[in-house]
Amino acid sequence: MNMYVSNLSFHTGDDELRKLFEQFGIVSSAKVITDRDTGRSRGFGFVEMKSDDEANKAIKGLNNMEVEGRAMSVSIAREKAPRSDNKRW
DNA sequence: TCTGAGCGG
Repeated sequence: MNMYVSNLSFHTGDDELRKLFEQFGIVSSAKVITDRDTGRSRGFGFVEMKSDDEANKAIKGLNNMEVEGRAMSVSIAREKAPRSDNKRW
């Protein structure tokens, strides 16, 4: 289950994100998307969990959860864009 | 350092 996490604090990192979701189950990958040009956080990220059941629990438990002063929102991620395409959606 | 809707490379 791939999840999209938005409204993150700009100083929330991958590890913080991972810890939050690990409270609900096994996290296979967690990353905050950083701006490729500046290297700073873009304020959103992606978390992938093996178990769909645990992922749904994590969404329930973490959606609108206040962290670092911001209420982050968690939802099911869309399909990834093709890497070779430079489409901006 | 800076910002506040967004779906990554």
